[in-house]
Amino acid sequence: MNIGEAAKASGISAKMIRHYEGIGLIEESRRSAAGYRIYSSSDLHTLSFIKSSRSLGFSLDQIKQLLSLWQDRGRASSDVKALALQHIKELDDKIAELSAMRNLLQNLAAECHGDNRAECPILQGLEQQCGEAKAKKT
Amino acid sequence: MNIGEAAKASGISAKMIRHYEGIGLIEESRRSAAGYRIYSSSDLHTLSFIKSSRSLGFSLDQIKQLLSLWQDRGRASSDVKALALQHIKELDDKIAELSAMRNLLQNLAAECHGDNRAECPILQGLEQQCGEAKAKKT
DNA sequence: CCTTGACCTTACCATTGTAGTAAGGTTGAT
DNA sequence: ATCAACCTTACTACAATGGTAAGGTCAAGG
Repeated sequence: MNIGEAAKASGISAKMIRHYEGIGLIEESRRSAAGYRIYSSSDLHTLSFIKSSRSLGFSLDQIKQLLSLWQDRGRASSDVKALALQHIKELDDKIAELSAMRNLLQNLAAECHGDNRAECPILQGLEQQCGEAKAKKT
Repeated sequence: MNIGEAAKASGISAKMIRHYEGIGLIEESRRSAAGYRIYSSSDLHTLSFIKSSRSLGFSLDQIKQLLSLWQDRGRASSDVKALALQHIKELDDKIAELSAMRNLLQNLAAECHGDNRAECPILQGLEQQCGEAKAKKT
């Protein structure tokens, strides 16, 4: 299976498959005589795992850890769960941050007539100290 | 006022102030004889506006538009409101996307014992087609 | 006058994940 | 032989921010 087929089957672009190989997320694949990458169904399985993990928002770094747990038959599920819970917390934090922005902005927007006049509570809000929606860094 | 003071007063790092100048978000500032950037209180006002806008999650591109509306005394508040509503929608979309991830992941995590055993519903979930949490691009 | 420390300058590189491009080699079919 | 569709590597870019390096400037104190 060439990289194009593997891309189509896994949902990860050929571009990205090469990139993942380059950064060491996946092993270097076998090559044909001409230098084409060749993928087995086991490789495809790994790519799909990565695809699913990305869909849940895990970073490539986290996926690297997930992959090694996945391939370690002696793993403890607690290690996997810890990773998952950490990511859930990241998601929650991000959601909270975005929600705070959204609510502040919607409050401003609700007061804005949205007509031809120049007077605009949104701009007035930005002009003042609406820096309360500060993003906290993890 | 030198860039360091302007940075402290506005909450935007000196680094970023220079960058904003470089990309044309703000005008080039006056310079002292030695080449130091000099900021007026009006410049500071602009920087604070930018800071507030960033805190609400607007992109630099959107902020460029907001700035020009802000400085245009003949603006229509409807233009500002349109920008705001568009951003609210972006935030809502992102929040929905992250929430979907979070919920899927939490469902998996809830089924995981998190003990010494290798069996792990989280990994099993990733192994299968949990690609339903696909991120939609705007 | 000279040093020291705190500030400023420009010009790079890194990050994260993905996409695009260019310039070229391979394969399979006509 | 040629053509399209594939593959290869190696750059470049994005968005927003942080870091580093190598050097100029300024004010205070000796």
